[in-house]
Amino acid sequence: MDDTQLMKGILEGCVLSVIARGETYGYEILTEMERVGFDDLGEGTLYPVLTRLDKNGYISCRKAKSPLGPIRKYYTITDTGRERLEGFKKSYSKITDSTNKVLFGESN
Amino acid sequence: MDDTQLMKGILEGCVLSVIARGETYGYEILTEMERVGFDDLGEGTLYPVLTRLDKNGYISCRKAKSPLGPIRKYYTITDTGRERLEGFKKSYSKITDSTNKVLFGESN
DNA sequence: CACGGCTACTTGACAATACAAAGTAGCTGT
DNA sequence: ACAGCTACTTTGTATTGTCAAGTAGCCGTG
Repeated sequence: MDDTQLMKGILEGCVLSVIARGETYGYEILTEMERVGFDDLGEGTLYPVLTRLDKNGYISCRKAKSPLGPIRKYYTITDTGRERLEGFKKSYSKITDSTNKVLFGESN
Repeated sequence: MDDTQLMKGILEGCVLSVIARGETYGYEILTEMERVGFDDLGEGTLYPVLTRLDKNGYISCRKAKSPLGPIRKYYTITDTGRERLEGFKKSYSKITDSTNKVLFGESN
């Protein structure tokens, strides 16, 4: 069941939403994403998303040592990021509303 | 609000779902998609989807004259297409479940 | 009868992005 | 010393939506 295309764009919003709950780092986000159902999310998929979010100014970064392994990069959401997240939620809701109509019947 | 990435993969499932309701053609699908909320769906976006669905064996094609304009290409869903649609619905539901958790809170 | 407007499909170039695979590297316990 | 976990990076690839422009048949109006 490799509907990888369905992940496009969704990932960015989800990751941003996780970071919005409080400062966190890549590996932790990865486990959180897995917990809610994004099972086979690889590191090579997540980390580029973080880089992009940072580059776009939606999150800011701070490095700190880990007690368990190599250096962690902690991310915090920015004001621009919060705006972006709100916009994303709107777009997402609109599209899923339309999609649900088409896939599962009218209901409006 | 150009979250074009969110359309990836969704479009294929939606178009397939519309065709599953009965034989139809491109331009009609376009207006139907607009009706349910996919506003700015261009022709250059839809028609390649149809070509791909056809090439993958999910739909079959038949040409017929139009009383209003140039030749129409009527599409019907195939058995393979129905299987694909079911698989798509499952993938879609799973991903949106996870996404809703992350975006709008737990509820599990 | 030319022309705008609608129907209807095609094509080419382009930009995003998820993913797999491989690599680097620190820490812990055996 | 080595396996296994944590943690981040990089390169390459395929898929797909979108824009823009083009082709073409049909209709009604001036």
